Amino acid sequence: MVSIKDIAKQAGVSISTVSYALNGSSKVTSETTAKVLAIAKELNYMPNAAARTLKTRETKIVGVFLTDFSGAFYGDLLHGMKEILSTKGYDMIVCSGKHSHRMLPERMIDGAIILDQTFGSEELIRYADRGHKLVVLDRELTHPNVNQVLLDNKAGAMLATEYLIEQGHRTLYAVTGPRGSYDSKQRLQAVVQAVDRTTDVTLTVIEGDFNKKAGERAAAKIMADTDGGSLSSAVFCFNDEMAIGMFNYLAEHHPDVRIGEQIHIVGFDNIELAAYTQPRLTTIDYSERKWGALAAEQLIKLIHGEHVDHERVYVTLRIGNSVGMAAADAVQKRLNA
Amino acid sequence: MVSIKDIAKQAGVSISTVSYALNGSSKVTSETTAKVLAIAKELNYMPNAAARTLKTRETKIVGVFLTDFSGAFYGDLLHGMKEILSTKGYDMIVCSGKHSHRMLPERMIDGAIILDQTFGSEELIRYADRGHKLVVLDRELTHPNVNQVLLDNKAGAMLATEYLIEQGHRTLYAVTGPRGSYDSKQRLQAVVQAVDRTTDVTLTVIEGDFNKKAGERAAAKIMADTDGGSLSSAVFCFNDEMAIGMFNYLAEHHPDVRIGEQIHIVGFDNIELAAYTQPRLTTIDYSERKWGALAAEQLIKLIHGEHVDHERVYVTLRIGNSVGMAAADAVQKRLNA
DNA sequence: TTGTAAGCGTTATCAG
DNA sequence: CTGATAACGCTTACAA
Repeated sequence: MVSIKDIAKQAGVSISTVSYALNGSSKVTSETTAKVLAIAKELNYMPNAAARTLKTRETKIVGVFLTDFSGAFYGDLLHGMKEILSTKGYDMIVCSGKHSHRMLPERMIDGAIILDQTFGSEELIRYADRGHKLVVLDRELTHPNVNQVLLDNKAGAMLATEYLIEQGHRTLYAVTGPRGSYDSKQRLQAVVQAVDRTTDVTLTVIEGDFNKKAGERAAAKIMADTDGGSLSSAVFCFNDEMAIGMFNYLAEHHPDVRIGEQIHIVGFDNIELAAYTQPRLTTIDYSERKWGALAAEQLIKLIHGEHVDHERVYVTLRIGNSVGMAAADAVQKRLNA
Repeated sequence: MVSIKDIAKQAGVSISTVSYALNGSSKVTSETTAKVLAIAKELNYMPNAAARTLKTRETKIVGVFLTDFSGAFYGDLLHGMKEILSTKGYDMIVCSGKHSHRMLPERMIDGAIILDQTFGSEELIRYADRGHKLVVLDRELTHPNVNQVLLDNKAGAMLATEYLIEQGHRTLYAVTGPRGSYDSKQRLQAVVQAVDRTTDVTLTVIEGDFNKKAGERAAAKIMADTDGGSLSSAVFCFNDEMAIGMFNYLAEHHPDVRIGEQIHIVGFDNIELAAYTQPRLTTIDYSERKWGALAAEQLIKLIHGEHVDHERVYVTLRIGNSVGMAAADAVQKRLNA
């Protein structure tokens, strides 16, 4: 391996001069710098990250941790992050799996963005206590070294639930995420709150896990409850993936039940697939890209020692065709016409 | 930062004893080891990756480089890799963007899997010459430090083209990937070969770029060519994304043209979305997971200095409903019935 | 079984 | 402006 020592020897200068020259310091004449640079190139010199990091105690890399790489791999989210990070001179690596957590305490990264159930909150607090900078996207965590950039789950769930109620639905189902999910808890809380404001609405909560299969299971249960769809129902799936599972199940096992007529479905996330369902899924939309960009900005500020307040990502209702008016209301409307 | 020095002081032993103890060497009594471990835990000791790497010259991390993070395309691929790597004691990081290339020459990773157009082949060869271990998934590259794990593009394109011809189509279109793409070149070559075997087939090549937009543009061009779909045509899009762009364009601008009747479409990749198109897209299928697993295995062998031969990932034709028989053949069949 | 010491490739502090 | 030199935290001969 060719090191600055080799360059120094070749150039007939000391290693410190080489180091200065390579880092573009003004302490060296432009001639010496030029010579050093030329020799460096000639020798095919490449700096050694480990050595530099050992000395400077920073890597200029931030880590993004995801629960897994499956499904919608958060493309736009990562895009948004990378964009910001690269303008700030940082590189980004994406990691997944409990084993990779070591990157943080072993100081291979200068900070981390967490969207990863496999991190326990106590674990994160330990890291924060050690001085590591974190931005969390999937939980509440109060610590001087941690910043939160969370989805406005409550607003989203409120929008979805109110929309269903406005459309005249009174038999509501909520299909949740996994038990530990912060997002799911928030959403459920808002749903309950919205339902409590209306007297004649009944809400049934079905535990899901954010995967398609859970949507299928929930659909089966609802079909059983509603006499194969002859009693109308309205379902708020806490993410689009489960909503799509529900679509799939219905298409396969109850081809006669029409979504948007006998059963009404709202999702959350507005993933790409949502635009291709038949009928188009009504869902909660937000900009993944902005979310990522915001998280990256906050992390950089934290790393630079600036103070930052927690941030929120706003959401909107994206109306499709998977929700229609409740039967009675539809009749009413026809009569009025 | 607490280092082995601090532990040594606390334990009243030397730093080398600490190092041995931490690494579970049998050169130290179990008592000393126990004491050291206890103190390490008490002091909240964490090894410093940079220091270890500087000394051992390995990081136990491999990098996976992707052109970008868009689409859900690489989920299973990454999964397949991670599975293998973690059983071999390696961590995996996913990188994207020209800037992150430095991870390799600066030795922050022990090897890399490349599926990334932003790497030039000369660049990769330079790295390989320096001794870095690589597995390439998107090009041919012959070098002792490089292994190829490529899709069987020719077989896939052959399957697709032959299928179209078998269905009686004689006016074929091929929508390619970007000019530099190895996969695209391979596929085109096979298409031409298949077409050349049949006398009365006309092939028109439309340059695309693997994105949805290109599919839309190609659809517009084909509609213009075929008098708004009144002349039947069969299209082989070199990936599903473009095929879906084509679906979208037709749905919007030519709702009367029926896919699988007036226009026939085959894709490549069998992405998740392909199962949700109306009608179901006929496409070329392969296991992303196996592809990833294979690539990871090859890389580990390369890192361990074992010899490996290039590998191929096999593909199959996944028949959907986006291709029907050519009009004349369909008439023929009706007559026969 | 444990300690001493060299060295991995940098950066950065001092003198000159 | 340039050169010695001391870290950074760890591994690993070699010595005791």
